[in-house]
Amino acid sequence: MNLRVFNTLKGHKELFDPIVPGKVSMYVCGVTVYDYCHMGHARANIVFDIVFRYLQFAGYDVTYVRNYTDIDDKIINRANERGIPSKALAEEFIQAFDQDMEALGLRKPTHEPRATEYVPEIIALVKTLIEKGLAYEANGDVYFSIEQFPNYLCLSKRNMEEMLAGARIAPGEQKQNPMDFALWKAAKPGEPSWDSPWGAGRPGWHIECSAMSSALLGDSFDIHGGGRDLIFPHHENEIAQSEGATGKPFVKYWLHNGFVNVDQEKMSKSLGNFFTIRDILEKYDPEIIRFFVLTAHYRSPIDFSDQNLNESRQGLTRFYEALHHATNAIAELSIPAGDNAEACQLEKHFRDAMDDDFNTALAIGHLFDGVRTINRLVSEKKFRKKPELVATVSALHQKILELGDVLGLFGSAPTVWLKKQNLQGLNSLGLTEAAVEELIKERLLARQEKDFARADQIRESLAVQGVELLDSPQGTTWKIK
RNA sequence: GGCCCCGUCGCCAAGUGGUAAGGCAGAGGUCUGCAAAAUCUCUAUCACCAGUUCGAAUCUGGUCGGGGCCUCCA
Repeated sequence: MNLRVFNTLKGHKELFDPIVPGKVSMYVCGVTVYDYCHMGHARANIVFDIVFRYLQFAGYDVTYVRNYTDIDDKIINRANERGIPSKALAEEFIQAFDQDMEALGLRKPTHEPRATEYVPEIIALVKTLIEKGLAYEANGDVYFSIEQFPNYLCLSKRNMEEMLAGARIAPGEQKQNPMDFALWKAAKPGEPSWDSPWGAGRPGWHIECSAMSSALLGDSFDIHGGGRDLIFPHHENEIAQSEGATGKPFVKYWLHNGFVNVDQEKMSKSLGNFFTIRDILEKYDPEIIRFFVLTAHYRSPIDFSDQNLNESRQGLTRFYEALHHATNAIAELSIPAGDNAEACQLEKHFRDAMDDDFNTALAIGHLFDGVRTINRLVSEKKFRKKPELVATVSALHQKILELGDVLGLFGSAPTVWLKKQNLQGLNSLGLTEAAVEELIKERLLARQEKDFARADQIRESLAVQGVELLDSPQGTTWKIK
C-alpha cells in the first residue's frame, strides 16, 4: 500500500498515512437540498464513491460521512416561492438526491447526517467559539472573527489585504470585519428557527459541517472532500471554526475534484448551463455517466457533451462485449486453479494507478489492456483445447470484474447490458426489434437459397438506418452502430 | 486587479526529469459468401520562445491562448 494523494492544503501529492493505522475517516460535503442535482454533483459524488471504494479495497476500515445541508437561505427562499414549509422542500430533494445517487450506483456512506439533526452540537460549537474569543454576537447573529484566527486562508492561499479590498458587508449584517462570516443567524419572521443563547435563529452555512464531522469522526480526521468551488469560502471557514474551537488540526488531507464543463465553461446553476442527473439518465445508462467521469482524472476538468458520452458508451460496450465473449468462450470448461500471472500483473498495474492519487483514467487504460488480451486469446485456434489459455482468460475475466467493482463498473450481466443499449438505440432510431428480427429471418432464407444479392440488400438497408447485422455460427444477431 | 489551474495524435485522455498508456476515428493485413466484431501493423516530440541539465512534455523565465476562485455553487 503506497497511496499518494494530492492534498490541497499542501499543494502537492503526499503519502497517505491515516491518523489511526488501518482506519480512515472521511467527510465529504454533500448537497444543499433545494433543487435537483446536476452533472457536477454527479461527478463529485462518483469521485468520492471511488475514493471510498478504493480505500476499502486497499483494506482500510473506512468511515465515510456525507451530509445533507437541509437548512439554508436558498432552501428557505425556494420553499417560500413554492409556498411550502422548508422542511418539506428539503425532504423532497433529499429523496431526489438519494434516488439519483442510487441510480448512479453509489455505495451508501457510513453516515448521512442532516444539519437540522445537529443543531445542539452546532450551538455548542458556536458557544465554544464565543468563549474562546473567536466569535461575537451582534443583534442575535453570531459571527466568526477572522482576525482572531491567523491561519485563515491557509487552504485557499489567498491574500487577506486583497480579499478585504473587494469585501462588502451586506445590509443588515453587523460584522466587525467584512471578511467575518456568520455562524448563527437570527431568525426573521416566518423562518424556521431554533432557540439558542442568542435568541431564536438558525445555523450559518459553514458551521454544520464542522459540527457534524466532529460529532461523527472526531476533532481530527483523515480526508475531507468536495468540489474545488468549496475551497473558498466553505472549507476555509470550516477550518477556522473547527481548529478555532478545538485547537487541534482539523483535517489531514483535503481532496477537491475538478469541475464539469460545458463548452469549456463551468457547469453551474448561476450560468444556467447545467443538466440534471435525471435529464441525463433519460438518455444515457448510469454506468455510462460513471465511466465518463472516471475516464478523466478527478482533479481535471471534464467536458460534458453528447460526443464524449457516446465515446464512453462505446468504451463501456467494448468491455461488456469482451466479458460476454469470455463468458461464452470458457462456458462449461473446467478451469485450472491457481494464480495467474496475467491477472496478477493486471491487478498490480491497477493498484499502481489508483495509488497515484486515484488515477482512474490510467487504471481503466490498464483494464482495456486486459480486454485486448482476452479477445486475442479467445480468438486463437483451438482455444478450448489449450488449458493455459483458458485459465488466463478465466482469470482475467474474474480480475476485470473484481477491479471493475472497485470503480463501480461492469456490475451488469453483459447480455442484459448490451441488449438494453441495443434496444435503447433501436428505439431512438425509430425501429422495433420485431421489425429487425423479421428482416433477419428474411435474409436467412435468402442466404440459404444463396440469394446473396437479396441478403446484402437487407444488410445494407438496415445499415443505413444504423443497425449492423452480425453473422456467426450460432446465427445472426444485430447491434446498433 | 489578486491567487490558482490548464494548453499532449483528427477527437477524448494518461504521463510531472530518462526518451510519448489507453479509447474513439483513420489506413493496411488476417478472419468473413459479403459484412461486423475481434486481432495484427501503422499514424504525435508534447501551444510558442529562451534557459537549466548528460538528458525535459515533465524544472525555470517569458509570450500567446483557454479556464477557475475572489458572491451562492460539487
